[in-house]
Amino acid sequence: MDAMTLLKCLADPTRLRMLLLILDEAELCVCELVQALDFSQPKISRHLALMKGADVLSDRRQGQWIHYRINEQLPEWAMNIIQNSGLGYQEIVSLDKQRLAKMGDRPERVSNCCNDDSIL
Amino acid sequence: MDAMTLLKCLADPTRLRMLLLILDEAELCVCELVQALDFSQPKISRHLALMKGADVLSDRRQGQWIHYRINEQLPEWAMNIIQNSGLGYQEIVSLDKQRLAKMGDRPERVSNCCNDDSIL
DNA sequence: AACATATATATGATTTTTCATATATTCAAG
DNA sequence: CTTGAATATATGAAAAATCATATATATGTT
Repeated sequence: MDAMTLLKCLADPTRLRMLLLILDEAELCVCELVQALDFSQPKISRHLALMKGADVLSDRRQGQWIHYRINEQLPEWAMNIIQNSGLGYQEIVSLDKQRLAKMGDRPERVSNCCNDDSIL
Repeated sequence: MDAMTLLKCLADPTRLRMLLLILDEAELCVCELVQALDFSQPKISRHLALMKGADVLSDRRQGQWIHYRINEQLPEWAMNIIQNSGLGYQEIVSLDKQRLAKMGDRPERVSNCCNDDSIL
């Protein structure tokens, strides 16, 4: 990944908002982002695809949901750019989080490895 | 200045190149950038105007030349983003510097305050 | 006049968005 | 166990918006 690729991801208000919210929440699925940002599902989906294609995000499927997170292998310079870009947007992130909090029936999150939802 | 404004400046290869070269050289005028990057004068000029409008660059006139530099008052987060963005482009900057070095008759640079060019 | 730089306009290219539809998963009913 | 409905996500195609560049011209300095 080179800086230009990351910069192009960040230089769009929708994508920056999505990325900062995902960073804050560790992991979000498409429908949660749709709710939090109040944008159409295809719009969210396309921006996610773009950032995944740029290796800025990774995803994992859990049942019907697909959860996106920051690619754990981003180089340090990339994380630095993302974090410095986010410094001025705490207010916006917190509004998005409020809207997300209002969402009923958020998908139950089950960690990949240890199957927390086993009944025993 | 907010991060989105800076990111939009950086997320274009021509502008990033210009900015990194200016950062490296401290100050450059339009004709030097034209020579170093080998682009048309209006193209360079337009990108400079955009970055100046975004407060990423400042300029000063000295005779017929107008010298551009990084705005000295950029906040720290902005300098961090610029520096981290530049890490992967040393090679490109050095090629631009080579082309710049070939330029004959570079404008004499006179500091703003002390009038070095006085004859006495 | 000549030189350095800026700006206006038009145009081509790229990006973003929308709409409609497709794919995948879950769950309930038969 | 299959069928069909509901939900989540992705994508093809087209429309809309934005951006970058070129050409021509203007401004300002020496």
